[in-house]
Amino acid sequence: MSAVKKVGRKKSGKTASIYDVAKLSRVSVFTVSAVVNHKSHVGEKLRKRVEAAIRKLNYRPNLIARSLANQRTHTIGMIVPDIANPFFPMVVRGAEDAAQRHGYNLLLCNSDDTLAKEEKSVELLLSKRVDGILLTKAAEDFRPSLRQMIKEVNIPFVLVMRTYPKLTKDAVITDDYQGAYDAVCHLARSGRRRIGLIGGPRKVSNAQARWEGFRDALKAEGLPYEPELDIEGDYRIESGFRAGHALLSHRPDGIYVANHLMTVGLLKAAEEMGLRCPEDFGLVSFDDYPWLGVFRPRLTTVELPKHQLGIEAAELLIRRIAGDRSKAVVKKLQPELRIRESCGFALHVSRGQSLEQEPGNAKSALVRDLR
Amino acid sequence: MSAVKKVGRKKSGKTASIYDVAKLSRVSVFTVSAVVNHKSHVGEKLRKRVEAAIRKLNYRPNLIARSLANQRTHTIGMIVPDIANPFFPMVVRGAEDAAQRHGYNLLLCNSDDTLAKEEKSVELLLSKRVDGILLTKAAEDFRPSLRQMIKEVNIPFVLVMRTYPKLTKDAVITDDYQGAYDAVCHLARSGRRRIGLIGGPRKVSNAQARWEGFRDALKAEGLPYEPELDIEGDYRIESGFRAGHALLSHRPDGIYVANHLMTVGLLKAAEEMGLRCPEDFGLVSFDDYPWLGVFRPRLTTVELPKHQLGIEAAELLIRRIAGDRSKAVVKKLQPELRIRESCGFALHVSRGQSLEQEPGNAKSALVRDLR
DNA sequence: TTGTAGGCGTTATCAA
DNA sequence: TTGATAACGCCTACAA
Repeated sequence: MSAVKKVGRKKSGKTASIYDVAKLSRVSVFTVSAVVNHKSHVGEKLRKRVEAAIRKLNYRPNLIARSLANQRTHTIGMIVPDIANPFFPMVVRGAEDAAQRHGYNLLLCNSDDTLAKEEKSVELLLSKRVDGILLTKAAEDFRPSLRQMIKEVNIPFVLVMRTYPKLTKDAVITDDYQGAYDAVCHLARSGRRRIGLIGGPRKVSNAQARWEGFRDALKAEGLPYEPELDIEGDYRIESGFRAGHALLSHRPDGIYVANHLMTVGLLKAAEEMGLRCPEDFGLVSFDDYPWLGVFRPRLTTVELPKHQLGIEAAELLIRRIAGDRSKAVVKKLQPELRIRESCGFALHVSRGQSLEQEPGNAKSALVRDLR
Repeated sequence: MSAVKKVGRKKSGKTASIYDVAKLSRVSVFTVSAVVNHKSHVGEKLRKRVEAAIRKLNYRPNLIARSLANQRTHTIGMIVPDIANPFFPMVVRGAEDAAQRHGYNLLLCNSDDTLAKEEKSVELLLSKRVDGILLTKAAEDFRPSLRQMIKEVNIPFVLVMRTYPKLTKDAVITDDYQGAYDAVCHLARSGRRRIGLIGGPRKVSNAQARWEGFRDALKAEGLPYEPELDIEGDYRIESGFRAGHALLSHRPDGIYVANHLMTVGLLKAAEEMGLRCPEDFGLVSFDDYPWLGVFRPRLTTVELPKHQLGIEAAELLIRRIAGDRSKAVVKKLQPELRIRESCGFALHVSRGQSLEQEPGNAKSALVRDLR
């Protein structure tokens, strides 16, 4: 009878187990378990005794053992392209906040937008039996055997920022089409006529959506689409820098950049070429950060609700984990155009008539994002 | 005999276990285990059979079960104040890179520099039996029972950015004293005479070190220490903003700010007061970011090797986990002064004689930090 | 209400 | 080399 042996084992230097507590309080492990988990009514007397023993032994349930028994780890995996890309920290933070609130932890992985790393991470997370996965999918498809594994383990995925219907329809994204559309329209309203784009990798859904928003806005504003002003980047600084050189050589008077990192690259290129913003070209970019309000050029941006994005994604995932089998949803959060100076709007209206600028709440906007 | 029952169970919808593989390949679980872990020599024949079964069943070892048996999770916990503070993503990235390389995963927690959240996270991480913890300690001490638990479970901690000898002497930090010293000296060399400080919470080691560097530099440069120019913040934007208002009202001509977020707050305050940098006050701050090179004022900063910090911390931790019992070490990484324009150095020398500016590698510095 | 005896999926110890 | 079986620490029917 193994139980006897177990009860009899020395608690030596190891941390206390449920058996030690049971022994010390002269009850069965069941009773201890019941007390710990507030289940099944345990008599006043025994409960007190057990609680005392727990305190005395400084007992903490071993969650690994519990996970094995329960088939639940209360851990969720999160795979992002790169936590060092300033877009993601706030998303991760949102996810962690929500996870924490619901008693979950976050296992974080970086994929560098690379299929190889992504697949490795997914495999590991599955092997570690996370209860669900938050994923910002890289461009390429999973290999079949991984697809198979994912099917088998049958844990929920929720996509973040980018859709990928082949895996799941559950996703929390931003309305990228609208954001890009607004950005480009604003550039047009600021008097820009030859508007260029530095976009993300066309293969990922949000880059595609931003590109479509760009083109449709051009059309709506009656502006020409010039292929040489349409450049595809990869959301990183370097690509923005190269794209900037290529694009600026054609002297557009307006540029929409699909994320912050590429904007940094573009500005560096502009500087090297002696071009100034907003005097020589208007600029609107995606992603807003608290510090953009204090540096020049003051960037006009399309802010995406990063924190909220993480929260909603995690909460949806947790609902799925809890067994919610309702129809898959794509939750689309609305972006917000933050007009500052890089678009040259002020320049434009002052040449024209009225002057409407920086809508209110400078300080609150500054503080909003970082507690 | 339970084994018989187990072997006999239907593999139904569940994912394949080692028993299923054993059964399918007509060997014992031991043999399967040996094959999976490349241990103990398994005969060619059996190995082939087992491998075939593994492939056929798409078998992946359950790492939870393995962890329970091995008493090792290959997971490390990392607690940072706030991943949304732009300082930490690169540190976390470094840690994740190193962890990944050594077969570890990262469980990420945010403490908001709050003892309550920090303690909760530590407890949870211990219960989840992480193999070690990377910690940027909040100011206050752990409560005794937690101290006790930490002692008992006996897992290694490595401190990141801040020392806290009561817990462990193992730490990977930056030479904050030197960084602050260099910053202030540079301000002085740029002709600033009344230099103020916006520092971090004096109770954490790095804020203290930066403060000492500040004071010693003042002394070395023969500059007066004016108490009203010495303000303590908490590393967040808001505190920099408030400190900025307070500080600037005394019209210092130079300011050293102990981190980037507070610098953002300060600049906002300066703007509200109509003060300009570097014309009205010189500025040097900590933390450098790729985008600081393209916005104005171009910030002169003291860059800390964030990525390296994460790598070294994780590697030290992993060495400890592996059983390295050598003497505790405090690894101190060297900061690097990056001279740009906010200190007014160019202003100063051009009023004077020569002109030595932005030391080389503009582009490489830009790209260095983000791949 | 409380106790007993598997079972969760591995690894590891002994025999064979 | 292989196999049987006891841990690992917890949960939970089923019994008492």
